[in-house]
Amino acid sequence: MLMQAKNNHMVQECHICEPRGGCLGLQLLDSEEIRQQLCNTKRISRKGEHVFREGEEADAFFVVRSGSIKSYLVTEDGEEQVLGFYLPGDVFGLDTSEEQFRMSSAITLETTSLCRFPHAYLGDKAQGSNLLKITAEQMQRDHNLVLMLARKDADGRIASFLDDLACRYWSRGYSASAFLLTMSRQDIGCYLGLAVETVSRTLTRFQDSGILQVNRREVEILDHDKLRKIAGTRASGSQSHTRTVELKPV
Amino acid sequence: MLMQAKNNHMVQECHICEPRGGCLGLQLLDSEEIRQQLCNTKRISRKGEHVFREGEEADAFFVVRSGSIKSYLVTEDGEEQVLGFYLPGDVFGLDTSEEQFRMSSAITLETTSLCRFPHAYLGDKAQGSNLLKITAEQMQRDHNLVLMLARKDADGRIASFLDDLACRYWSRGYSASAFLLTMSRQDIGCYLGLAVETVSRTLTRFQDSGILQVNRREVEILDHDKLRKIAGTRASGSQSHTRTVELKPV
DNA sequence: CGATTCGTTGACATGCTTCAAACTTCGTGG
DNA sequence: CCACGAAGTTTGAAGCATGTCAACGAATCG
Repeated sequence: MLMQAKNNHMVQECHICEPRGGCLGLQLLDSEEIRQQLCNTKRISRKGEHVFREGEEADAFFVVRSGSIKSYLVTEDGEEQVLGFYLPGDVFGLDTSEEQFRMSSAITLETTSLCRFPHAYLGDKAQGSNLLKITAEQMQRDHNLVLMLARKDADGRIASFLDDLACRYWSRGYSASAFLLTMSRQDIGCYLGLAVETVSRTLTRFQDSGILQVNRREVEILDHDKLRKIAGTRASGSQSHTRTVELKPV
Repeated sequence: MLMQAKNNHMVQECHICEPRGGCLGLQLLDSEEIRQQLCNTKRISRKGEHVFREGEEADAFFVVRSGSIKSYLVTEDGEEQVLGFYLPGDVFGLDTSEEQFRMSSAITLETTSLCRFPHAYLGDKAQGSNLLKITAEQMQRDHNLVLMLARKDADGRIASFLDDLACRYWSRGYSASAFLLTMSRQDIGCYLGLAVETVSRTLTRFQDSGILQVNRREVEILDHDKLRKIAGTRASGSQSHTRTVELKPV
């Protein structure tokens, strides 16, 4: 809250985008004047508040400064499918329909601070390759999720999930071996296509194997190598139902 | 536009992009000269040829004129995961990494004719919203796939898959009730996260139920309503493991 | 301090994978 | 043109991973 005293130039104070090659605000927004606009549209939300909902008009995307976000959509049956979790430094809200409507909903998992990038303020060059690069991250994430859901068993999914979280925390300067799960078991299950009970059981089993220590939402990874090994393993023991790729000469 | 007069070029002969509001070449490419380039880079490939491979440099994206394409990636285990199938009128090849490398491979499922859009030839406005709109389609597809994999059982996945194909053929002027599966059972399994045997069995069962008629790769849908009903059904009978969404007041 | 949500654990049911084998189609070379 | 093998498809039997149901304990909240 003390930071707000100097918020006339808050953009410079934020280092969350450093792994992206510097503040996105400076990269994407046109003028100094507009960059200050960015500061003014910074949002702080408490746990459980929606940033946007599926179907709403999309006039901006966001960067997580602190906290975490759950992205999800609702099926015809009125149930939710979690599409991903966003940690500090992540960009979200770029998945919109052709008509600029939200294709998913986003909700805070804890007290969360966001940077808001209104489409209207984006500079010309922002419309181009820079933005496409960010959508590339989203597509990469989607591919990974598809891969997990289609090819991995419960153990592999949970292990991949934890490994992914660890890597992302690590890349942002946090500990890769000990962190907090900001989402519920339910959320994890909805994300990985598993029942809550399976999530719980798998975590317990991992703990019994000495791979990690888990207490409610606190996780400490003890054997990252083993975790990675499980994460990389495909669904079945022997040859899977899927095709082993033959590399044809070009 | 004045291109209607110039009949000697391929661009105006192609009507595949009509549901998209007219030829993408006319929409995205800068000058008449470049549009002719587009014609020159039209490709025809026989079955089983790669359009591009994961990791290659990406300098263009494509539109399917005729034929069909399978998009896939290879896991650490050296096996493939199918990400989608592209039919005439579909755009593919937009999913590239930040550094403009291919995030997936694309291979023809039959003799296929493509329209090639080199990034270098794209006009300024093409870099902006137009292109983002097309990536939106891709994200929508990814979301649907995630939904299928995480929430639907074998019946639901196969039914959704067939319904999706039918709709896409329909929207392009082909029959929605009778069409050819250009991909193998293996491909379908790799796409839906199912074993080949499950795909085969499910199709047979659907046939026995009078929902459709299937003979090798020829499919005729007899009861589209029932198919849709199965497609929309979630994995389990009673309440699923996933959360039923409660609509909080905004 | 109840009420509610969340997390854990056990017993059981089942849908899908796996394994095995036969059949069909297709391509290729004799 | 036929013979032959490779690949694709179908069907059956059996095992197992995961979902389902149920109950309990722990944490959170008003």
